[in-house]
Order: sequence, then C-alpha cells, then structure tokens
Amino acid sequence: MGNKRLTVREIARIAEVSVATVSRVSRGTGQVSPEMRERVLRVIDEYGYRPSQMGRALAQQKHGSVAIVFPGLAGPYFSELVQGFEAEAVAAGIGVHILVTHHRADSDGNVLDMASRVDGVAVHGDTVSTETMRRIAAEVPTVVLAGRPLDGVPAVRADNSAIGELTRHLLVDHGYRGLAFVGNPDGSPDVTERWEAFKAAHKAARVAVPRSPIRLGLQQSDGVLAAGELLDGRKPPRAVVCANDETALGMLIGALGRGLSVPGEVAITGFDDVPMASLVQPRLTTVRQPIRELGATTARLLISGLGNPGAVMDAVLTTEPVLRESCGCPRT
Amino acid sequence: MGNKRLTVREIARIAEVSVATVSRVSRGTGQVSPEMRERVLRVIDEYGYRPSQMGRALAQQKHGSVAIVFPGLAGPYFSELVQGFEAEAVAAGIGVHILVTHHRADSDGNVLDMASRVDGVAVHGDTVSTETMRRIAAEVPTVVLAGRPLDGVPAVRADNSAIGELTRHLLVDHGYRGLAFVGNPDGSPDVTERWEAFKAAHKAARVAVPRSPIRLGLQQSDGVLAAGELLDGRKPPRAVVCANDETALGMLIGALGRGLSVPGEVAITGFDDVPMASLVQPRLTTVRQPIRELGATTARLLISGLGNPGAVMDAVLTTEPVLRESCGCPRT
DNA sequence: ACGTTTGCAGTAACCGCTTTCAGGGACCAT
DNA sequence: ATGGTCCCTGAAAGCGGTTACTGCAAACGT
Repeated sequence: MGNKRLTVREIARIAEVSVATVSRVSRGTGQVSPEMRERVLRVIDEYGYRPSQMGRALAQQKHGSVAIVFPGLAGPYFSELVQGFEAEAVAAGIGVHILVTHHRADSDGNVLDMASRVDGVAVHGDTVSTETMRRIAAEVPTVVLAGRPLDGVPAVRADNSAIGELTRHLLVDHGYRGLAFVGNPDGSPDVTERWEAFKAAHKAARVAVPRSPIRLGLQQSDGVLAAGELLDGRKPPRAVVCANDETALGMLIGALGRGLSVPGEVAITGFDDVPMASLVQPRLTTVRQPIRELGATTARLLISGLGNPGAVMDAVLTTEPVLRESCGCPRT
Repeated sequence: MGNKRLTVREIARIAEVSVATVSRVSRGTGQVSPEMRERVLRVIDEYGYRPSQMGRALAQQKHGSVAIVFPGLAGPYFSELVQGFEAEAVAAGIGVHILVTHHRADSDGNVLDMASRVDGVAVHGDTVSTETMRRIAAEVPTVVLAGRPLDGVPAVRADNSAIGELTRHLLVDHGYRGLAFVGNPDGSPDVTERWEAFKAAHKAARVAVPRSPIRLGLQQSDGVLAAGELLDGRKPPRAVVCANDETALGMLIGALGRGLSVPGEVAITGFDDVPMASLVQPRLTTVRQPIRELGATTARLLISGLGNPGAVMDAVLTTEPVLRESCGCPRT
C-alpha cells in the first residue's frame, strides 16, 4: 500500500522487452512468441502489475462502463431492474455507474456530468425531462428504460396492456363494479399506460370508470396510505387495481388490518409478480413482468446492440396475468 | 449526434488562444484576464465543448468516482445504504460505481477489476473473502461497510448491541421465555454480532438460549419461511427476535396468516426501523439504525477522510431500541 | 531612468496504454 | 545463392487534458 503503481514501461524495462510487447501480452492480442509471452507473464505476475484503466480508456477511446439512471431504489422493482442491468454488464466485463435522481429537478446537471464518464446511458422513463434526454443522447449512446422511444433513442419496456385483461377479468368474469385504481398516471410512463389500459377495459365492458385514480407513489407504504383513503370512506370499492405489487401488498395489509375479508369484501390486484405476491395470504393476483430481463435487455442493447444495422428501436417484453386468490378466483 | 467530440486543442485554435488558457478557463483555476476568459467561454458555449473525462482522469491521476460492493439489492436496507452512499458522492461531484456479488464466490475477479476503475472502494461486510479484501486495499483506498476494521482498512458500522437491550426487554420486562432468533450468524458480520448480543442478554438474565438460530436469509420471504418453520412446530416460541425488519415483517405476515395473535401468542421484534415497521398492525418493535447515514458516512470517509492525519479507523454509529406494540408493550 | 516585481499567456512535457508502421531474422521456393 | 514471405519485435505517434516552466510586458519602487 502506498508504493506507486508500476507502469507498462517499468514492466517492459524489467522484462527487457518493449512496451508494445507487454501491452500485447496483457491484452492477449497480436502475435507474441511463447517465450516472450512467458517472460512477460512472469514479471507481470511477480510484480502484480495491473494496467491502468485511465491509460487504457484514453488510448482506446472507451470508458469500459455504462450507466443507469433511475428515480430511487425503493421496492423490489428497481432492485431487480438494477440487478438485471448490472449482472449483464458485469458479465460482459463492463463497469456500472448509477445515478439516482431522487425525483429532484436539479439532477439534470449530474446526469450530463455522468454521461461524460461512460460509453452508454440507460435512463428510466420517469426521471429526466425530454429536453435533458435529448442532450444526453447527443453526447452518448442512450436507451430509454420503461418508457417510449424518443426521436432516435430506442426504448426497452414491458407490455402494460395486460392490466387491461386483468381489469376485464374483474369486471366481466367476476362481475365486480366500483373498481378503484391506485397509482399516479403522471408519475411515470408505466403508470400512465396502466391507467389507460384500466380505462380502456372499462370502456370495452361498457362500464363507467367510477372515480379518479388515487395519486400516490409506488411504495408499499403508499399502498397502506391508499387503504386509508379508500377503505375508510363511505363507499369503499369492491375491487382495487394497484399500479404495482408493492402498493397492492400495502393495500392488502391495510385491508386485513381493518378486519376486511380479501377477496370477499374487497378484491385486490397488483402488477409485477414480486416474490411476496405468492407468499401472502390470500395470494396476490397480478401481472407477471420480467423485470430482471428488462434490465438485462437494456444492458445488452447498450453494450453491443446500438448502431448495428437493424438495431431494435422498441423492445416490448411480454407480460402475463397471474390469477391467484386475491381477485376472488379459487385456489387451483 | 455522431459528429466527433472536439478537443481542447480545437477550442484553442478556434478561440485563438493556447490550450493552457482553455484548460484554465474550463477548470476555473489559475490566472486568466477577463477578456480572455470571455472569449474562451464564448467558444466553449457555442460549440458545446465538454472536456473529456478520460483525458482529465489521466492527467490528474484520478478517476473521479468511487465504488460500492454489496451482495444484492433485496429489501430496504441495501436500497437505503446505496442511496445514502450515492447521494453523498454525487453531492461531492464524484461518480458512483456499483458491483453486486450476488453471493457468488467467483466475483473476486470482478471486484479487483473494478477496483482499478475508481479512486476508492466501499465493501459491504459479507461480500468478499478477507484475502480479496486485502488485495483490494492494496490497490486502492478501501473502507469496510458494516463490518470490522481489517489491518489498515477502516470500517463504518452500526452498534448492534442494542438488540441485546431488546432481548433483555423481552426476557425481563415482559418475562417471556422460549425466544427464537431468526437470521444466519455466518451470513454477515452484522448478524453475527446480533446473535452474540442475543446470547449475551440471555446469559445476563441467567436464562438458557432455548434453540439454535433459524439460519435463513434476510429477505421478507425468508421471514415467511421462518414462520412456517417455527410456528407450525410442536413448541412454538413465545417471542421471535428477527435479525432485521424484513424477516420480522415476513414473520408477522406468517403469524397473522395462521390466525395467531401478535403479540398475544407470539411477540415479534426486528432491526432497522424501516418505514413499514410503523405502518403494520401491530406496529413493529425494533432497533433504529441510521442506514442512510451509514452509507453517507462511508462515502465521506472514502472521498475526503482517508489518509488525513487522525483519520477515523472505526466509525460506530449509534442505534436505539424502538418499543412499539409487537413486543407486547401498550400503544403510547 | 533603470532594475525589479507582478500578471498573464504560451510551449511543451508529461499521465499510461494502444497500435501503426517499419525493420530484421528465419524459412521457403526457385 | 537469392528474392520473397511470414512472424515477431520495437520505436514512436497518438488519445485529450493539465501544469511546470518560460517569456514578455506592464506596473512598481527608488
């Protein structure tokens, strides 16, 4: 510790070869005779030489890392997303930068700043303004994550329309009326699409949407709050469609805590199919979304997919309703 | 998009000044006359010049970013920790790298690899071997996060002994016998210390520890599993001390789902004081730990505190028992 | 009026690695 | 024996900034 790192020149001097040879050996590229390779490797190993990433980056004109920008880490959704992204990048030998915006407007500067440290940026749908998005994309290859493509910027997202099927299931198969939607459509592109699908399903079933969405966040605690808002009122809903599983679980906890029967008195559905969804009692009806795959696909696109001819511009991953007991279906 | 980025030499040529002047203006260091500054700034602004981080890194011999290594992102603990770390670093203009080990043994190579991309590394206690830890520390300034200091490597951690006070509270104040501990002491330094404190409190109260710990993970789903293991047995515990809030919440869900009264038939406590702890019914008795501050302190230490004379070697943040209803205390 | 300080701008030498290009030796075919 | 290939190796030119040092002119002091 403290002894200055040695450079490629030092190694070359010690091994009595040229720096070019050392570089070729350490990178494993180009032609090197076995005895040369052996000699250099011995010295590299003995002195524990590791090439400087700074020098390498400058010479190759690439940082060797990508970034992911998202609003916060609360809940399993972002955890899975980030982990999927990270795992894929690391598997490709690429480093991962993160930037959390915390929903603050003044993070645009940070985003731009960060964009100059990486070879590619994945920006989650509800983090920065369209304008900032464009400026990032002008600096560095960019992908929109969980949002719509923008100009030349490709996107990776999940099919939110399945929440429409779920709504239809509640309205038609179960015959429920008086549904509530928990989630803020202005909060993120995903919730926007889910609210639209919820409304569309009502229209298709010729049922009026009974009330405005409960505009809260997407955390479990928001679900608990939503339970207070909906279930203590004079006219509680017969079924609650939550924008994600976290709020659905909070709603469930809130409902059970009030002594209500689920799904007997109020049915509850979510979106994501997080692990807890099948562990609670009653098990949660939801929509399965491949969150990890979403992150992984984004990383792949960023690392090797961009700029290729025929590169995908809008990857939409499939989702699937999962009917369990919280909607009123019998246990299979 | 696609037009090659311009360099400091380009800007110098256009503004008809030397590269040194451009650099001085863009960095804001050194003496530059007002008219020169003005002229350079105009060109920088007009052409949207942003200095390359690679060139800057090489010249200054610093990457301008730090890394945090942890086992996974499941649950609010790691989310808060990472966000605290990230926020502090970004506020100091430093980028943040992450590396998730996923508890895989073969991630040592990745860690070393990553260590050469940053100016400092924070390693969470239960991620890499002692040997790897040493090798990282030999390459780059390092801090242990939620673990004990190691050789010359400082640590930042929370005081886990408060779980002993909580155990004493259950044994003495409430007079419970037959306590169970949920958490794997070999899983992480934190859990080790909590299990030790749990045992020490038994010893102090002259009560035998009734059984081995339930060695499961720290996620909410593990708490649900632990509930199955403990509550369906012939001799269920009177109280369950969980290694963290997540497992305690899972345990609570499992207990309530079995129709058991909490805390009447089984008392439950946690550790962390996550937001959900005060939202569930009954509210969770736990130990408050400043998770975010843990991450922030680590980042501060890494960025500006290391190497200073009198630098802290072992920062222990204080914790505090929070008595709510899940242990049997009356609602205040 | 003359020497000395002071302020500002420019030249050029790095920072550490990659890679092109050129050179040299061994081997092959004629 | 000789010209041509093929394989390796090394010298050197970047990659894009930063900064020590140099030089010049203006301001200052006596």
